[in-house]
Amino acid sequence: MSVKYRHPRAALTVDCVVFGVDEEDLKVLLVERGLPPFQGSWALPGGFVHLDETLEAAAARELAEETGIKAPALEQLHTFGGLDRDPRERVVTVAYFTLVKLSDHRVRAATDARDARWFPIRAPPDLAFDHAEILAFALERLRTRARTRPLGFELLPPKFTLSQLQRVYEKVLDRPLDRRNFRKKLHALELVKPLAEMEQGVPRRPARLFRFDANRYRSLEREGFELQL
Amino acid sequence: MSVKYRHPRAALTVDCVVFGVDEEDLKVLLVERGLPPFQGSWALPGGFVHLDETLEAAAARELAEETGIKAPALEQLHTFGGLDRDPRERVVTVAYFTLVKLSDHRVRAATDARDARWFPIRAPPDLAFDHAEILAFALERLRTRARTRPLGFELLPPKFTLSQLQRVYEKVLDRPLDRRNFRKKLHALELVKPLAEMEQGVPRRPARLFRFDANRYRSLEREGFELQL
DNA sequence: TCAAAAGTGTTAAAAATACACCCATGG
DNA sequence: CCATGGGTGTATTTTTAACACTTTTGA
Repeated sequence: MSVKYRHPRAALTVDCVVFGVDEEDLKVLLVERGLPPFQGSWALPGGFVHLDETLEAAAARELAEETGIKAPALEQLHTFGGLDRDPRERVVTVAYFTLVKLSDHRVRAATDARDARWFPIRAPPDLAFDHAEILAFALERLRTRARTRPLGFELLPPKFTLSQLQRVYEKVLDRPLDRRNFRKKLHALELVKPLAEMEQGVPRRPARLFRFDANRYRSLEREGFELQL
Repeated sequence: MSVKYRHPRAALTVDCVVFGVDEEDLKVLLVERGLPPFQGSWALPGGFVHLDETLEAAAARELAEETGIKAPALEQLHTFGGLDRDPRERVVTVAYFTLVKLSDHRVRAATDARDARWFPIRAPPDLAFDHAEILAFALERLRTRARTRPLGFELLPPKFTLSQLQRVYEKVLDRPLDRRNFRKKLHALELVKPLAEMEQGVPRRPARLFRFDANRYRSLEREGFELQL
């Protein structure tokens, strides 16, 4: 017995909120739409879910297709099902979000995206559909997540200085942190390990390099730790 | 220009995880399926989303239809989109959850539910589809939520004693709390207000009755408070 | 008078915060 | 020798946790 197509169905899409951090800003990745509706507007990368792929796979595929980014670990954010989100018809979208090293990713637009670019979170362009609402939701979640999981894994190169890590947190939380207390708390978690290596060729005292301890991370994850900054 | 029906589409459903607390236990509301698949199995109340209703409205409608409960404030939990969730075809479900006063709600089964009953969270029956996974997800969220929002609003009558409130938290968090510290923290939030009234006809010293201060709740909500028990 | 839960403060430990000076390097 | 950010510890305050006895009622 099948219930297929007894009624018209909502379309199902996925959208991705991809955050990155560089020296200046917390940024979000957007694409310029090449097709109607909202042709020429900026929007979150995303598209229709295929019948034979999971939601997460769909999000990863669309992100790769439209921006060239192979994202690790997309995390589900929320599902948006307002009646008039899309002027064409009823479309329900499952939003995902992730963090990437901005420097790693030369974005390149493709398929139905005319362009793909990073925008500072402080000054995003007008967005298509209800994507401004989705972005706001994601930003709030990102800030909560900063307390629940380490951010640097995704956002920094394998070897980094504590100041770089602190800057990441300051960009995300949008407030300054005390250097000594930041280090104290970080070391208490034993989440980062000092390397023998130092920074090279900087016009000041070179900083020690650290790396994340992935094992320690996993065991902290199990316990459900909290990093109160 | 329309893209309607160019491709087969996944079906979209909603499912509701409804928690209640009574003197003995934290409980969850389940329905016995009257139709295949999983006919005769217990499952979360839920069903197909109509084209002209929001996801939340669909969840509220299905819950009312199948169990007779008019739930306040359903909160979106997560969207489950595994490929083989439903043996018939691809079905994506948006899960919601809420809390209700168990005593208020005489459940009555209807439409395609053969029966509707409360089950203690410690001993749920085998569940249809991937509903065991959804329930586990909801339970974890409930416990997180206990720290972020007051629970008693939904779970207790308008006038209640502090011991009743403490029992709710103990059931939800599944651990004992210190009575004096519990009261201290609660009063610090100024979330409950003492009434002139006392309990009546109990075979022991009668307890003072309290009520929630809804205004205070709203202002705490804005600030983003945390109730660490 | 007994049983059962209500009510109530203090102390000790832990965690969070505020804060200032010397150091190493490249230019 | 200067400018720049790197590195480090302590004192104070705040928060959390542990803990026991007296009271009121109905039976």
